Formats: sequence, structure tokens, C-alpha cells
Amino acid sequence: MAEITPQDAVPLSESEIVAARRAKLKRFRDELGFEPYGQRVDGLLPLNEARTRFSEDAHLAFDAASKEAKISGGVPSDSRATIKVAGRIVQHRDMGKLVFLFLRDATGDLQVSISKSAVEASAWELAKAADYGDILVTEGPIGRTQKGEVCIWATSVSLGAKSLAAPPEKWHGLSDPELRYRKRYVDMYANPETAKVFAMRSRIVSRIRRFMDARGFLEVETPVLQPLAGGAAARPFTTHHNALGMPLFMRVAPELYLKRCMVGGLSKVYEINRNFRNEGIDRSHNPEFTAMEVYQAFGDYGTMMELTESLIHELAVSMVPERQAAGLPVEAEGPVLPWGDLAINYAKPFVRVTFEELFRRGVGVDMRDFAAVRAKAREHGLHHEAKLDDWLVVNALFEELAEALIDPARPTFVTDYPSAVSPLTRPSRSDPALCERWDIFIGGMEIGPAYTELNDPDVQLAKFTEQLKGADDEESTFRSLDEDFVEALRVGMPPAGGLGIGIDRLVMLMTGSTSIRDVILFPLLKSMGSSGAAAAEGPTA
RNA sequence: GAUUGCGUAGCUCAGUCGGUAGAGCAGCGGCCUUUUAAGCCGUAGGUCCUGGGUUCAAAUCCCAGCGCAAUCACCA
Repeated sequence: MAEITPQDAVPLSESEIVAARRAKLKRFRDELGFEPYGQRVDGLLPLNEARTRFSEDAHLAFDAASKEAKISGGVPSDSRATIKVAGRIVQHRDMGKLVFLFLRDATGDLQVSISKSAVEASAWELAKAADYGDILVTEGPIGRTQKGEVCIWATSVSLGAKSLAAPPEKWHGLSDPELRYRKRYVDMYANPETAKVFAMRSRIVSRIRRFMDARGFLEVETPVLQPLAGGAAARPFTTHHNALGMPLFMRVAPELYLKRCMVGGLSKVYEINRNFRNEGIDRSHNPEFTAMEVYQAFGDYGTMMELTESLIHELAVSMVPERQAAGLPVEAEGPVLPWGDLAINYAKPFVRVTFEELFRRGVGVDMRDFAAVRAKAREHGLHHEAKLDDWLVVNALFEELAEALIDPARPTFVTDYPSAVSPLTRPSRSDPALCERWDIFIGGMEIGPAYTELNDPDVQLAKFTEQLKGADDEESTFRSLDEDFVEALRVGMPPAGGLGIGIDRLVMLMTGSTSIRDVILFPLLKSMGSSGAAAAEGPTA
């Protein structure tokens, strides 16, 4: 195997900015003796925590002692805390024999002041020549400057990593949305609010887990690679297992496996799951997205409604201090979290309205009067109406006219959907035309449905079979009957409530993000140029 | 998939009626021990997204393509 030298890795041509940075890297290593890619450092403080170590008293005492020492020629006593930090340089001001720079980490920014007289010659050269984007490690007492800026007065400086890439604009950051998504690693340090959103997302997901765990649910993991893509009527991504010679699908939902868990005796389970749907991309859809599915034995859709309302309300309450800390608008009463043009009020109880009532208000006729429904459908230009089943026409009209009546500024449960459009749901005990299902809408987005689950294997099999008949040629290539699932139901699944919540959309609402790409670290974009096209061809060997 | 808009230096953006390609930041060389988007002097940096077309002349007008965004469609 040939030795790879750093020179081999250098591109043939690069911008003068990059060339200048490479020259500095060489100089730092060869002339100044710094390892440009750093080493282990213990005892580092996050920058926001470092800032809290500042003491005005210690600063003033040191200031006074310094002046005295200047006259008497002694060494001033210093009670300031000495701390060690690391961060990326986001500002660099060279004043001659004094360098001010700002370091940034995920917790915030902190100034470092480097005086030529306070550090070794090599460290001084490093401080002078350091670039925007370099990762720096520094140690020293924390004080402030004449202008009052809290800072570390460096006594040592070293490199954590030399940055060889041309940095974004230091004031505007990275604003081109395409570049922000393609180079998220730059976006995250150049635009601090980006990193804040992802830190918030992490805490939100963590709170969801604590909420579920506190209620006695077990978190489980079920297959992403499935021989049959069941649990939702969405187009799956297809793949293949070489050793088994077996076609596989990326899951569109974990539902059928979580129900198998119920059959097995895990009576309260949840999974925070990545799903994959081979469909369009827009502000609220990414091909892979995160959901949480929940199943509770001997619960029903009412159990799931209480759980969902409590969870979302609790999350919204927890966002009040989060958003205040991040400088985002918020009202504690409710609470009210602004989102886009809306001020969404998460006060309990959430709005509840039946599908039938909303249909009557939105469409103006009784949904069971199919003649009137079809007349309305023609009136509103649903031209393929004649080909559709009665209830599908009802559903289409509902989505067209009734959903718009839902107040986007209030979380709203729409309950008791027509049974005919909900194959995995148990029909209503009081009215067989309806089923025990609700959907929750917030901000005009569907956040998730919940069902009283169907656990009668014969009814389930009949519904699956009926659904398959309705599938067109394309659908039938990936839709097939999950016989093992029906077999599991024959073993006996307890009655249960089930729930699915879109975590990305919930995080959008909680963090004030109006695009799903702003809450997914690396959203899918088309690949660029020929290398991307070649990669899409797959392995050739 | 459709429509509209955008694509100019590493980044953020100007570019008038079609007539030699511009600024700020970043970079490079200087000066400066208290800056807050530091400042000052000097300097370098371009496949104007790609490919065609119209024209004496195209960043600019036209066509096609690529990428991104918004809206719509699709997504129970």
C-alpha cells in the first residue's frame, strides 16, 4: 500500500484564500511548533459557563493591584478565576500588540484578549495569524476590558484545528438556503440560531422520552428493513439484501411491528422512529422523518387523546424558558408560542370537534346524504367524483372545504372519522359508519392520528383484502398482504389505543421553524454535479 | 409533476436603456496595547450556473438544461 503524504491530498487548484490558510498551517507546524490539529484537552469549560466565572470584585481588585504594582514594581495579587476554553474564531481584531478575538461554541460566544506581553512568542504569532474559522484553545484569568467586555486574558494559546476552508461573511453569516442545508456544518457555527434550534430539538425529544417513561411505557426498536412495507399507505423506498437474495422495503411506519409487541404482552410501548416515504418534498415533508408511535393495551383513542394533549401542553410549557433564553417571542400564559404569522395558544383543553360536525359546517350538507354530497362535489369541480366510493367523496370534500375551518392558532382534535377511510381502525361502538379515530391539527399541519386499534383478525383481513383490490398497478408492486400480522392478531391482541405523532412538525411548532428543513440537520437535497449522479448509480464492483 | 422567482469574487450583495465586471466583508502586505461588523494605507481576486441563439456588441434579450426557494399538485 502506497504511503499517502499530505501533498497528495492537496487539490490541484484552489482559491488563494485556501492557499493562504495552507501556508499558515505549514508555518504553525514547522516554524512555531504547534500541532495544527490539536490534541486531547481536559478541563475545558463551555463558553457560557466560562462567562459565569467572571467576578467583578476580583477584576477590580486585580485592576487596583496592577496599578500599585506598576509603581512599586511588585507582582500584583490576582484572585480572578483561571479557566480553559476552546471554540471557533468568529471575530479577529488585531490592534498591533493586542489581539481581540471572539470564540464561539454551541453555548455562546466569549472574547479572548491576547496581549503580546502576556504570552510566549510563538503563541503571539499564532494569535496574530489565526483565521476566522480556526478552532483555538486558550487559558487564562477571566476579567474584562476597558470597554467592559468580559474576556479571558490569555496566558496560553494553541490550535484545536486549522480551518482550511474559506469562511462565510462574518456579519451576515451564511444566508443562501441551499448552502445552509448543503453545508450545515458551516451554517451551525456561522448562524448561532441554527445550533440553538437543534439543541432545542434534542431537549424536546429527551422530554418526550421522560414523559413516556414516567407513564410506564417501554421504548422498543422495530425493523427499519421490512419484507413488506405496511402500516401506512405510502410509497416505500426499495432495497435488497444480497446474502438472502431478498427484496426489502424501508419502513413507512412501525405500526404492524409495534402491534406484534402488544400481542407478545408488552402492554405499553412506544418507538421514536425514522420513517421513509418515497414522495414529494416540501416545507412539511422530508423523505425521511421522525415520528413517535405509541400503543397502550386496554386503552382507546380517548386514552391517546389525554396523553397527546398532556404531552404537547407540557412541551409547550417547557418551551417558555427555552425560547426566552434563545431570544424568541413567547407568552407564558397558555402558553402562546408564535409560529410564522400565527400565535398558537396551547392552553388546555385543546379544541375538539367531530368530523361530521366540521363537515356540516364546511360543506353545508349532511355527510350521510350521499346524493347531496355528490352534488356538492360536482359543484366544487371534483370531476373524478363519479369513480369514487361515497365515503371517499366525503373525505375529499372534507379535506377541500372543512379542514380550512380549523383554527390554526389552536391545537384541534378532529374526531370520529368515517370508518371507510380508516382501514386499521376499530369501527365505532355506537355508529358503525364511523370509527374511533382522531387527527390533531396545529398551525394548519396534521401532527398525527390516533385510533382505537382494530384487533379482530377477521375484520382486519377483510379490510386488507378490500384495500388491495383498490390498489392500482404501481401500488400493487409494493403493497401486499402481511399474513404474519393477521396471524399475530389471531393469536390475540388486547384492545388498544394507538397514536402516531410527527416529531419534526412538533419541533417546528415548538422552535418557531416554518420549514421542516430547519429542524432536520441534514435534509435531503438533489445531488450536485457528476459525482452525485455517479454515486446514484450505486456500486459498480 | 406545474407555475413563478432567483443563480454575479470564498461570503453578503449592487450592476440603469444591451456598450471595458463593482462594493463591503474575508484574503495578502503595512500601521496601531482596549476593539465590539474596529480603523487607516496599499494590493490581489471573476466559467456573471451550464449550453445554444439573436446582435457590431449579452451578466443584461430569447430558448433549453441544472440547482434552490415559494405556491400548487401528490402524500388517507
